[in-house]
Amino acid sequence: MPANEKPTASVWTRPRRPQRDQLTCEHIVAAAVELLDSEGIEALSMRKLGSRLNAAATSLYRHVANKDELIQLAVDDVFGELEPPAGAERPQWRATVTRIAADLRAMTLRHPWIAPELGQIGLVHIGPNAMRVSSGLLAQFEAAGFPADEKDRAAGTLTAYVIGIAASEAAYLSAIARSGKTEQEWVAGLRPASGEAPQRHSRPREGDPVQRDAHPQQIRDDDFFYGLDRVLDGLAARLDT
Amino acid sequence: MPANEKPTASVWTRPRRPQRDQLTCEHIVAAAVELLDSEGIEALSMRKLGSRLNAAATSLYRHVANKDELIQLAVDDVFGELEPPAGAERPQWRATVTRIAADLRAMTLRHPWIAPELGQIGLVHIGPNAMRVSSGLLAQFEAAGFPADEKDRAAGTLTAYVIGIAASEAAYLSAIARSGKTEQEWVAGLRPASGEAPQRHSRPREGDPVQRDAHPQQIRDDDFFYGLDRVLDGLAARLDT
DNA sequence: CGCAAGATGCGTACGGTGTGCGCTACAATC
DNA sequence: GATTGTAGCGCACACCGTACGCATCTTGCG
Repeated sequence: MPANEKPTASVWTRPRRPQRDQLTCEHIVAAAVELLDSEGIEALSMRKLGSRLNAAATSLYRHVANKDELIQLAVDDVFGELEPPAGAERPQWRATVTRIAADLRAMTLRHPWIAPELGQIGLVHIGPNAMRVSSGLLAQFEAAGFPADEKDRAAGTLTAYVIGIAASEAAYLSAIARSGKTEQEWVAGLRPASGEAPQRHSRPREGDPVQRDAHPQQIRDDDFFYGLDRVLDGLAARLDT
Repeated sequence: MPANEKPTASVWTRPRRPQRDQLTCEHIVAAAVELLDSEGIEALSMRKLGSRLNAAATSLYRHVANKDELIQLAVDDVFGELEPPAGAERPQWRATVTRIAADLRAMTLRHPWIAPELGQIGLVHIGPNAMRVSSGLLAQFEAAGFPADEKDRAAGTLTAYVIGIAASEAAYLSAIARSGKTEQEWVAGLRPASGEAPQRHSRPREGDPVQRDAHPQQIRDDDFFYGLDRVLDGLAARLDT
Protein backbone atom coordinates (compact mmCIF):
# COMPACT_ATOMS: atom_id res chain seq x y z
CA MET A 1 0.00 0.00 0.00
CA PRO A 2 2.66 2.52 0.78
CA ALA A 3 4.01 1.77 -2.64
CA ASN A 4 1.59 3.83 -4.63
CA GLU A 5 0.82 6.32 -1.90
CA LYS A 6 3.30 8.78 -3.20
CA PRO A 7 2.15 9.46 -6.72
CA THR A 8 -1.61 9.16 -6.36
CA ALA A 9 -2.53 7.84 -2.90
CA SER A 10 -5.51 5.65 -2.41
CA VAL A 11 -8.82 6.74 -3.80
CA TRP A 12 -10.14 6.91 -0.28
CA THR A 13 -7.42 8.94 1.31
CA ARG A 14 -7.05 11.19 -1.66
CA PRO A 15 -8.33 14.62 -0.73
CA ARG A 16 -11.65 14.65 -2.52
CA ARG A 17 -12.99 18.09 -2.70
CA PRO A 18 -15.77 18.05 -0.13
CA GLN A 19 -19.13 18.62 -1.72
CA ARG A 20 -19.80 22.28 -1.42
CA ASP A 21 -22.65 24.37 -2.52
CA GLN A 22 -21.23 25.85 -5.63
CA LEU A 23 -19.85 29.13 -4.22
CA THR A 24 -21.52 31.62 -6.48
CA CYS A 25 -21.26 35.37 -6.31
CA GLU A 26 -24.75 35.56 -4.83
CA HIS A 27 -23.85 33.16 -2.06
CA ILE A 28 -20.73 35.08 -1.25
CA VAL A 29 -22.57 38.37 -1.06
CA ALA A 30 -25.33 36.86 1.05
CA ALA A 31 -22.81 35.41 3.47
CA ALA A 32 -21.02 38.74 3.60
CA VAL A 33 -24.23 40.54 4.52
CA GLU A 34 -24.89 37.97 7.20
CA LEU A 35 -21.42 38.37 8.64
CA LEU A 36 -21.62 42.15 8.47
CA ASP A 37 -24.95 42.16 10.23
CA SER A 38 -23.80 39.92 13.02
CA GLU A 39 -20.26 41.14 13.62
CA GLY A 40 -19.89 44.54 12.02
CA ILE A 41 -17.72 45.82 9.25
CA GLU A 42 -14.38 45.63 11.00
CA ALA A 43 -14.92 41.91 11.57
CA LEU A 44 -15.34 41.19 7.88
CA SER A 45 -12.23 39.54 6.50
CA MET A 46 -11.89 37.45 3.42
CA ARG A 47 -10.54 34.55 5.46
CA LYS A 48 -13.39 34.59 7.92
CA LEU A 49 -15.92 34.91 5.14
CA GLY A 50 -14.29 32.07 3.29
CA SER A 51 -14.40 29.79 6.29
CA ARG A 52 -18.10 30.50 6.70
CA LEU A 53 -18.57 29.20 3.18
CA ASN A 54 -16.25 26.22 3.69
CA ALA A 55 -13.87 27.77 1.24
CA ALA A 56 -10.42 29.25 1.27
CA ALA A 57 -10.08 33.00 1.33
CA THR A 58 -8.50 33.17 -2.06
CA SER A 59 -11.28 31.17 -3.67
CA LEU A 60 -13.61 34.11 -3.25
CA TYR A 61 -11.54 36.09 -5.68
CA ARG A 62 -12.77 33.90 -8.51
CA HIS A 63 -16.18 35.52 -8.14
CA VAL A 64 -15.45 38.90 -6.65
CA ALA A 65 -12.80 41.32 -7.81
CA ASN A 66 -11.73 42.47 -4.36
CA LYS A 67 -13.01 43.32 -0.94
CA ASP A 68 -14.18 46.79 -1.84
CA GLU A 69 -16.28 45.49 -4.67
CA LEU A 70 -17.70 42.85 -2.38
CA ILE A 71 -18.85 45.52 0.02
CA GLN A 72 -20.44 47.50 -2.77
CA LEU A 73 -22.29 44.38 -3.82
CA ALA A 74 -23.39 43.82 -0.24
CA VAL A 75 -24.68 47.37 -0.06
CA ASP A 76 -26.69 47.01 -3.20
CA ASP A 77 -27.93 43.66 -2.00
CA VAL A 78 -29.57 45.15 1.07
CA PHE A 79 -31.05 47.88 -1.12
CA GLY A 80 -32.93 45.01 -2.66
CA GLU A 81 -34.94 44.83 0.55
CA LEU A 82 -36.62 48.11 -0.28
CA GLU A 83 -39.57 48.12 -2.57
CA PRO A 84 -39.69 51.07 -4.91
CA PRO A 85 -42.95 52.99 -5.04
CA ALA A 86 -45.60 51.50 -7.29
CA GLY A 87 -47.01 54.54 -9.05
CA ALA A 88 -46.53 58.24 -8.90
CA GLU A 89 -49.70 60.22 -8.34
CA ARG A 90 -49.66 63.74 -7.19
CA PRO A 91 -52.01 63.76 -4.21
CA GLN A 92 -50.17 61.04 -2.28
CA TRP A 93 -46.67 62.14 -3.06
CA ARG A 94 -45.97 63.13 0.50
CA ALA A 95 -47.26 59.90 1.98
CA THR A 96 -45.27 57.87 -0.50
CA VAL A 97 -42.09 59.81 0.08
CA THR A 98 -42.55 59.44 3.81
CA ARG A 99 -42.84 55.70 3.39
CA ILE A 100 -39.68 55.52 1.30
CA ALA A 101 -37.78 57.60 3.82
CA ALA A 102 -38.95 55.43 6.70
CA ASP A 103 -38.01 52.29 4.80
CA LEU A 104 -34.58 53.65 4.02
CA ARG A 105 -34.01 54.48 7.66
CA ALA A 106 -35.26 51.08 8.79
CA MET A 107 -32.95 49.39 6.32
CA THR A 108 -30.00 51.34 7.67
CA LEU A 109 -30.85 50.41 11.24
CA ARG A 110 -31.19 46.75 10.31
CA HIS A 111 -27.70 46.88 8.76
CA PRO A 112 -25.84 49.55 10.70
CA TRP A 113 -22.56 48.87 8.90
CA ILE A 114 -24.10 50.31 5.77
CA ALA A 115 -24.22 53.88 7.01
CA PRO A 116 -20.59 54.87 6.48
CA GLU A 117 -20.64 53.13 3.12
CA LEU A 118 -23.68 55.08 2.01
CA GLY A 119 -21.83 58.29 2.56
CA GLN A 120 -18.70 56.94 0.93
CA ILE A 121 -20.45 55.70 -2.17
CA GLY A 122 -22.24 58.98 -2.46
CA LEU A 123 -24.35 57.55 -5.21
CA VAL A 124 -21.37 57.55 -7.51
CA HIS A 125 -20.90 53.82 -7.81
CA ILE A 126 -24.57 53.18 -7.37
CA GLY A 127 -25.87 49.70 -8.00
CA PRO A 128 -29.05 48.60 -9.75
CA ASN A 129 -31.15 48.09 -6.64
CA ALA A 130 -30.16 51.42 -5.18
CA MET A 131 -30.86 53.05 -8.50
CA ARG A 132 -34.38 51.66 -8.60
CA VAL A 133 -35.07 53.29 -5.26
CA SER A 134 -33.38 56.50 -6.28
CA SER A 135 -35.31 56.94 -9.49
CA GLY A 136 -38.54 55.89 -7.82
CA LEU A 137 -38.01 58.71 -5.38
CA LEU A 138 -37.27 61.12 -8.17
CA ALA A 139 -40.49 60.14 -9.90
CA GLN A 140 -42.41 61.03 -6.75
CA PHE A 141 -41.01 64.52 -6.67
CA GLU A 142 -41.71 64.90 -10.34
CA ALA A 143 -45.29 63.84 -9.82
CA ALA A 144 -45.55 66.21 -6.90
CA GLY A 145 -45.07 69.07 -9.32
CA PHE A 146 -41.47 70.08 -8.88
CA PRO A 147 -40.03 71.56 -12.05
CA ALA A 148 -37.50 69.45 -13.89
CA ASP A 149 -34.50 71.40 -12.70
CA GLU A 150 -35.60 71.28 -9.09
CA LYS A 151 -36.86 67.78 -8.49
CA ASP A 152 -33.40 66.28 -8.15
CA ARG A 153 -32.42 68.93 -5.66
CA ALA A 154 -35.54 68.19 -3.66
CA ALA A 155 -34.80 64.47 -3.72
CA GLY A 156 -31.21 65.15 -2.75
CA THR A 157 -32.31 67.21 0.21
CA LEU A 158 -34.55 64.45 1.44
CA THR A 159 -31.98 61.69 1.07
CA ALA A 160 -29.28 63.80 2.69
CA TYR A 161 -31.46 64.20 5.74
CA VAL A 162 -32.41 60.55 5.92
CA ILE A 163 -28.87 59.29 5.45
CA GLY A 164 -27.50 61.81 7.89
CA ILE A 165 -29.84 60.97 10.72
CA ALA A 166 -29.82 57.25 10.02
CA ALA A 167 -26.04 57.21 10.10
CA SER A 168 -26.05 58.91 13.45
CA GLU A 169 -28.61 56.46 14.80
CA ALA A 170 -26.76 53.51 13.36
CA ALA A 171 -23.55 54.56 15.08
CA TYR A 172 -25.37 54.96 18.34
CA LEU A 173 -26.96 51.55 18.05
CA SER A 174 -23.68 49.94 17.07
CA ALA A 175 -22.01 51.39 20.13
CA ILE A 176 -24.75 49.94 22.28
CA ALA A 177 -24.53 46.58 20.57
CA ARG A 178 -20.80 46.44 21.21
CA SER A 179 -21.41 47.14 24.89
CA GLY A 180 -23.70 44.11 25.11
CA LYS A 181 -26.45 45.96 26.96
CA THR A 182 -29.92 46.81 25.82
CA GLU A 183 -30.72 50.32 24.71
CA GLN A 184 -32.55 51.09 27.94
CA GLU A 185 -29.75 49.85 30.16
CA TRP A 186 -27.25 51.81 28.16
CA VAL A 187 -29.20 55.05 28.39
CA ALA A 188 -29.79 54.53 32.09
CA GLY A 189 -26.13 53.80 32.77
CA LEU A 190 -25.18 56.91 30.86
CA ARG A 191 -27.42 59.37 32.61
CA PRO A 192 -25.55 59.77 35.90
CA ALA A 193 -22.29 60.43 34.08
CA SER A 194 -24.06 62.78 31.71
CA GLY A 195 -24.48 66.50 32.12
CA GLU A 196 -21.23 67.28 30.39
CA ALA A 197 -22.43 65.71 27.17
CA PRO A 198 -25.60 67.25 25.78
CA GLN A 199 -25.73 64.87 22.85
CA ARG A 200 -28.83 64.03 21.00
CA HIS A 201 -29.70 60.51 21.91
CA SER A 202 -28.69 60.47 25.52
CA ARG A 203 -29.98 63.83 26.61
CA PRO A 204 -32.49 63.94 29.39
CA ARG A 205 -35.78 64.76 27.77
CA GLU A 206 -37.97 67.21 29.59
CA GLY A 207 -41.07 65.30 28.61
CA ASP A 208 -42.89 62.42 30.16
CA PRO A 209 -40.39 60.61 32.41
CA VAL A 210 -42.04 57.27 31.89
CA GLN A 211 -41.65 57.40 28.17
CA ARG A 212 -38.19 58.82 28.60
CA ASP A 213 -36.87 55.81 30.40
CA ALA A 214 -39.07 53.12 29.01
CA HIS A 215 -38.94 53.70 25.28
CA PRO A 216 -35.74 55.35 24.11
CA GLN A 217 -36.33 53.93 20.66
CA GLN A 218 -39.71 55.60 20.54
CA ILE A 219 -37.88 58.86 21.11
CA ARG A 220 -35.65 58.08 18.16
CA ASP A 221 -38.68 57.41 16.02
CA ASP A 222 -40.24 60.69 17.06
CA ASP A 223 -37.03 62.54 16.34
CA PHE A 224 -36.80 61.01 12.91
CA PHE A 225 -40.33 61.83 11.89
CA TYR A 226 -40.14 65.29 13.38
CA GLY A 227 -37.22 66.15 11.16
CA LEU A 228 -38.72 64.37 8.20
CA ASP A 229 -41.91 66.40 8.52
CA ARG A 230 -39.95 69.62 8.74
CA VAL A 231 -37.96 68.78 5.62
CA LEU A 232 -41.10 67.87 3.74
CA ASP A 233 -42.84 71.00 4.99
CA GLY A 234 -40.04 73.07 3.58
CA LEU A 235 -40.15 71.25 0.27
CA ALA A 236 -43.93 71.33 0.01
CA ALA A 237 -43.87 75.08 0.52
CA ARG A 238 -42.12 75.37 -2.82
CA LEU A 239 -45.15 73.91 -4.55
CA ASP A 240 -47.55 76.60 -3.35
CA THR A 241 -46.15 79.34 -5.53
CA MET B 1 36.41 66.81 30.19
CA PRO B 2 37.23 63.60 28.35
CA ALA B 3 37.35 61.96 31.76
CA ASN B 4 33.63 61.56 32.19
CA GLU B 5 33.01 60.57 28.64
CA LYS B 6 31.99 57.12 29.79
CA PRO B 7 33.88 53.94 28.99
CA THR B 8 31.61 53.12 26.11
CA ALA B 9 32.33 55.43 23.21
CA SER B 10 33.08 58.96 22.36
CA VAL B 11 30.36 61.48 22.89
CA TRP B 12 30.31 62.01 19.19
CA THR B 13 29.99 58.49 18.05
CA ARG B 14 27.65 57.50 20.78
CA PRO B 15 24.14 57.13 19.39
CA ARG B 16 22.66 60.33 20.69
CA ARG B 17 18.95 60.34 20.27
CA PRO B 18 18.55 62.70 17.35
CA GLN B 19 17.01 65.93 18.52
CA ARG B 20 13.37 65.59 17.86
CA ASP B 21 10.62 67.96 18.56
CA GLN B 22 9.33 66.36 21.67
CA LEU B 23 6.60 64.20 20.14
CA THR B 24 3.62 65.42 22.05
CA CYS B 25 0.07 64.36 21.59
CA GLU B 26 -0.71 67.62 19.82
CA HIS B 27 2.10 67.11 17.34
CA ILE B 28 0.95 63.62 16.61
CA VAL B 29 -2.62 64.70 16.01
CA ALA B 30 -1.51 67.58 13.83
CA ALA B 31 0.65 65.30 11.73
CA ALA B 32 -2.20 62.83 11.47
CA VAL B 33 -4.53 65.51 10.16
CA GLU B 34 -1.91 66.55 7.65
CA LEU B 35 -1.45 62.99 6.46
CA LEU B 36 -5.18 62.39 6.31
CA ASP B 37 -5.72 65.53 4.29
CA SER B 38 -3.04 64.73 1.79
CA GLU B 39 -3.42 60.97 1.38
CA GLY B 40 -6.80 59.97 2.73
CA ILE B 41 -7.87 57.75 5.55
CA GLU B 42 -6.81 54.43 4.08
CA ALA B 43 -3.26 55.72 3.78
CA LEU B 44 -2.98 56.49 7.47
CA SER B 45 -0.85 53.91 9.21
CA MET B 46 0.95 54.21 12.48
CA ARG B 47 4.25 53.39 10.79
CA LYS B 48 3.85 56.02 8.12
CA LEU B 49 2.74 58.56 10.65
CA GLY B 50 5.67 57.70 12.87
CA SER B 51 8.16 58.11 10.09
CA ARG B 52 6.75 61.54 9.33
CA LEU B 53 7.55 62.48 12.89
CA ASN B 54 10.97 60.82 12.82
CA ALA B 55 9.73 58.31 15.31
CA ALA B 56 9.01 54.63 15.44
CA ALA B 57 5.43 53.54 15.09
CA THR B 58 5.25 52.16 18.58
CA SER B 59 6.49 55.39 20.10
CA LEU B 60 3.18 57.00 19.27
CA TYR B 61 1.46 54.70 21.69
CA ARG B 62 3.05 56.57 24.57
CA HIS B 63 0.79 59.50 23.81
CA VAL B 64 -2.20 57.97 22.10
CA ALA B 65 -4.12 54.93 23.26
CA ASN B 66 -4.68 53.44 19.82
CA LYS B 67 -5.43 54.30 16.24
CA ASP B 68 -9.15 54.79 16.78
CA GLU B 69 -8.57 57.27 19.53
CA LEU B 70 -6.07 59.07 17.35
CA ILE B 71 -8.69 59.49 14.65
CA GLN B 72 -11.21 60.78 17.13
CA LEU B 73 -8.66 63.31 18.29
CA ALA B 74 -8.02 64.29 14.68
CA VAL B 75 -11.73 64.78 14.11
CA ASP B 76 -12.08 67.03 17.11
CA ASP B 77 -8.96 68.86 16.07
CA VAL B 78 -10.48 69.94 12.77
CA PHE B 79 -13.65 70.94 14.59
CA GLY B 80 -11.38 73.51 16.19
CA GLU B 81 -11.35 75.29 12.85
CA LEU B 82 -14.98 76.26 13.30
CA GLU B 83 -15.82 79.29 15.31
CA PRO B 84 -18.93 78.92 17.43
CA PRO B 85 -21.50 81.69 17.13
CA ALA B 86 -20.82 84.74 19.22
CA GLY B 87 -24.23 85.57 20.66
CA ALA B 88 -27.72 84.28 20.28
CA GLU B 89 -30.27 86.89 19.30
CA ARG B 90 -33.59 86.00 17.92
CA PRO B 91 -33.83 88.09 14.75
CA GLN B 92 -30.61 86.76 13.20
CA TRP B 93 -31.02 83.17 14.19
CA ARG B 94 -31.53 82.02 10.64
CA ALA B 95 -28.53 83.90 9.29
CA THR B 96 -26.34 82.56 12.06
CA VAL B 97 -27.51 79.01 11.62
CA THR B 98 -26.92 79.29 7.90
CA ARG B 99 -23.38 80.41 8.56
CA ILE B 100 -22.71 77.52 10.91
CA ALA B 101 -24.11 75.05 8.42
CA ALA B 102 -22.00 76.47 5.61
CA ASP B 103 -18.91 76.36 7.80
CA LEU B 104 -19.58 72.78 8.77
CA ARG B 105 -19.93 71.81 5.14
CA ALA B 106 -16.79 73.68 4.15
CA MET B 107 -14.87 71.97 6.93
CA THR B 108 -16.02 68.59 5.70
CA LEU B 109 -14.99 69.37 2.15
CA ARG B 110 -11.57 70.57 3.30
CA HIS B 111 -11.08 67.27 5.11
CA PRO B 112 -13.11 64.73 3.16
CA TRP B 113 -11.91 61.81 5.27
CA ILE B 114 -13.93 63.20 8.15
CA ALA B 115 -17.31 62.47 6.64
CA PRO B 116 -17.55 58.76 7.40
CA GLU B 117 -16.17 59.41 10.86
CA LEU B 118 -18.82 61.99 11.57
CA GLY B 119 -21.49 59.45 10.94
CA GLN B 120 -19.66 56.82 12.91
CA ILE B 121 -19.11 58.97 15.93
CA GLY B 122 -22.70 60.01 15.84
CA LEU B 123 -22.02 62.57 18.48
CA VAL B 124 -21.58 59.82 21.02
CA HIS B 125 -17.89 60.22 21.64
CA ILE B 126 -18.02 63.89 20.94
CA GLY B 127 -14.95 65.96 21.71
CA PRO B 128 -14.71 69.40 23.28
CA ASN B 129 -14.38 71.36 20.05
CA ALA B 130 -17.29 69.57 18.44
CA MET B 131 -19.30 70.13 21.58
CA ARG B 132 -18.68 73.85 21.47
CA VAL B 133 -20.14 73.96 17.98
CA SER B 134 -23.00 71.70 18.91
CA SER B 135 -24.10 73.70 21.90
CA GLY B 136 -23.62 76.95 20.05
CA LEU B 137 -26.04 75.66 17.47
CA LEU B 138 -28.48 74.60 20.14
CA ALA B 139 -28.36 78.07 21.65
CA GLN B 140 -29.37 79.53 18.30
CA PHE B 141 -32.45 77.40 18.08
CA GLU B 142 -33.30 78.24 21.65
CA ALA B 143 -32.98 81.92 20.92
CA ALA B 144 -35.09 81.45 17.82
CA GLY B 145 -37.97 80.53 20.07
CA PHE B 146 -38.13 76.77 19.86
CA PRO B 147 -39.56 75.25 23.02
CA ALA B 148 -37.14 73.37 25.21
CA ASP B 149 -38.29 69.94 24.15
CA GLU B 150 -38.08 70.80 20.48
CA LYS B 151 -34.90 72.75 20.03
CA ASP B 152 -32.67 69.70 20.10
CA ARG B 153 -34.80 67.99 17.51
CA ALA B 154 -34.60 71.05 15.32
CA ALA B 155 -30.83 71.15 15.68
CA GLY B 156 -30.63 67.45 14.99
CA THR B 157 -32.61 67.86 11.81
CA LEU B 158 -30.31 70.56 10.59
CA THR B 159 -27.10 68.71 11.35
CA ALA B 160 -28.43 65.49 9.84
CA TYR B 161 -29.03 67.32 6.60
CA VAL B 162 -25.66 69.02 6.59
CA ILE B 163 -23.71 65.90 7.43
CA GLY B 164 -25.66 63.84 4.95
CA ILE B 165 -25.10 66.11 2.01
CA ALA B 166 -21.54 66.95 2.96
CA ALA B 167 -20.68 63.27 3.21
CA SER B 168 -22.04 62.70 -0.25
CA GLU B 169 -20.09 65.63 -1.62
CA ALA B 170 -16.94 64.56 0.14
CA ALA B 171 -17.15 61.08 -1.34
CA TYR B 172 -17.66 62.56 -4.78
CA LEU B 173 -14.69 64.89 -4.41
CA SER B 174 -12.51 62.11 -3.05
CA ALA B 175 -13.33 59.94 -6.03
CA ILE B 176 -12.31 62.79 -8.32
CA ALA B 177 -9.14 63.42 -6.39
CA ARG B 178 -8.15 59.78 -6.70
CA SER B 179 -8.67 59.98 -10.46
CA GLY B 180 -6.20 62.84 -10.69
CA LYS B 181 -8.43 64.99 -12.87
CA THR B 182 -10.11 68.27 -12.13
CA GLU B 183 -13.78 68.35 -11.30
CA GLN B 184 -14.67 69.74 -14.72
CA GLU B 185 -12.68 67.12 -16.60
CA TRP B 186 -14.22 64.41 -14.51
CA VAL B 187 -17.77 65.58 -15.11
CA ALA B 188 -17.10 65.99 -18.82
CA GLY B 189 -15.57 62.53 -19.11
CA LEU B 190 -18.55 61.08 -17.33
CA ARG B 191 -21.28 62.63 -19.42
CA PRO B 192 -21.01 60.47 -22.55
CA ALA B 193 -21.13 57.27 -20.49
CA SER B 194 -23.99 58.66 -18.46
CA GLY B 195 -27.68 58.24 -19.16
CA GLU B 196 -27.95 55.02 -17.24
CA ALA B 197 -26.93 56.74 -14.03
CA PRO B 198 -29.17 59.60 -12.99
CA GLN B 199 -27.09 60.44 -9.97
CA ARG B 200 -27.02 63.77 -8.31
CA HIS B 201 -23.72 65.32 -9.11
CA SER B 202 -23.20 64.08 -12.62
CA ARG B 203 -26.64 64.59 -13.99
CA PRO B 204 -27.04 66.81 -16.99
CA ARG B 205 -28.66 69.95 -15.73
CA GLU B 206 -31.36 71.43 -17.91
CA GLY B 207 -30.28 74.94 -17.04
CA ASP B 208 -27.75 77.27 -18.54
CA PRO B 209 -25.30 75.07 -20.46
CA VAL B 210 -22.41 77.40 -19.82
CA GLN B 211 -22.78 77.21 -16.10
CA ARG B 212 -23.38 73.48 -16.38
CA ASP B 213 -20.01 72.76 -17.88
CA ALA B 214 -17.95 75.55 -16.47
CA HIS B 215 -18.78 75.57 -12.79
CA PRO B 216 -19.77 72.19 -11.43
CA GLN B 217 -18.80 73.30 -7.98
CA GLN B 218 -21.17 76.23 -8.25
CA ILE B 219 -23.90 73.68 -8.88
CA ARG B 220 -22.90 71.90 -5.71
CA ASP B 221 -23.08 75.14 -3.79
CA ASP B 222 -26.51 75.86 -5.19
CA ASP B 223 -27.71 72.38 -4.32
CA PHE B 224 -26.44 72.73 -0.78
CA PHE B 225 -28.09 76.05 -0.12
CA TYR B 226 -31.29 75.01 -1.83
CA GLY B 227 -31.69 72.11 0.58
CA LEU B 228 -30.53 74.18 3.51
CA ASP B 229 -33.15 76.80 2.77
CA ARG B 230 -35.87 74.20 2.51
CA VAL B 231 -34.88 72.65 5.83
CA LEU B 232 -34.82 76.04 7.50
CA ASP B 233 -38.14 76.95 5.89
CA GLY B 234 -39.66 73.87 7.38
CA LEU B 235 -38.20 74.60 10.79
CA ALA B 236 -39.12 78.27 10.72
CA ALA B 237 -42.71 77.35 9.97
CA ARG B 238 -42.90 75.80 13.41
CA LEU B 239 -42.28 79.21 14.96
CA ASP B 240 -45.32 80.85 13.38
CA THR B 241 -47.86 79.02 15.47
C1' DC C 1 -15.89 6.96 -25.48
C1' DG C 2 -11.62 9.67 -25.03
C1' DC C 3 -9.49 13.75 -24.76
C1' DA C 4 -8.57 18.66 -24.80
C1' DA C 5 -9.81 23.00 -22.82
C1' DG C 6 -11.61 25.83 -19.61
C1' DA C 7 -13.42 26.90 -15.10
C1' DT C 8 -12.92 26.46 -10.19
C1' DG C 9 -10.78 25.94 -5.73
C1' DC C 10 -6.72 26.06 -2.85
C1' DG C 11 -1.74 26.30 -0.74
C1' DT C 12 1.80 29.25 -0.43
C1' DA C 13 3.82 33.50 -0.05
C1' DC C 14 4.62 38.52 0.14
C1' DG C 15 4.27 42.82 1.97
C1' DG C 16 1.58 45.30 4.90
C1' DT C 17 -1.17 46.32 9.33
C1' DG C 18 -2.12 47.41 14.69
C1' DT C 19 -0.08 46.84 18.84
C1' DG C 20 1.95 44.19 23.35
C1' DC C 21 6.39 43.55 25.68
C1' DG C 22 10.69 44.44 27.60
C1' DC C 23 15.01 46.94 26.97
C1' DT C 24 17.74 51.25 26.73
C1' DA C 25 18.97 55.89 27.64
C1' DC C 26 17.80 60.14 29.13
C1' DA C 27 15.52 63.77 32.77
C1' DA C 28 14.51 65.05 37.05
C1' DT C 29 14.64 64.40 41.98
C1' DC C 30 16.61 63.35 46.42
C1' DG D 1 26.21 60.90 42.67
C1' DA D 2 22.44 57.50 43.15
C1' DT D 3 17.64 56.59 42.17
C1' DT D 4 13.62 56.52 39.82
C1' DG D 5 10.30 57.47 36.39
C1' DT D 6 9.52 57.78 31.54
C1' DA D 7 9.98 58.56 26.38
C1' DG D 8 11.36 56.03 22.58
C1' DC D 9 12.51 51.84 20.21
C1' DG D 10 13.37 46.98 18.32
C1' DC D 11 11.26 42.81 18.10
C1' DA D 12 7.57 39.80 17.63
C1' DC D 13 2.90 38.20 16.95
C1' DA D 14 -1.27 37.57 14.77
C1' DC D 15 -3.80 39.05 11.19
C1' DC D 16 -4.89 41.23 6.86
C1' DG D 17 -5.69 41.63 1.36
C1' DT D 18 -4.43 39.39 -2.50
C1' DA D 19 -1.02 37.67 -6.62
C1' DC D 20 0.50 33.39 -8.48
C1' DG D 21 0.60 28.80 -10.04
C1' DC D 22 -0.89 24.11 -9.37
C1' DA D 23 -4.48 20.47 -8.78
C1' DT D 24 -8.88 19.16 -9.69
C1' DC D 25 -13.42 19.08 -11.63
C1' DT D 26 -16.71 20.07 -15.54
C1' DT D 27 -17.81 20.48 -20.11
C1' DG D 28 -17.80 20.33 -25.08
C1' DC D 29 -16.21 18.11 -29.09
C1' DG D 30 -14.25 14.74 -32.11
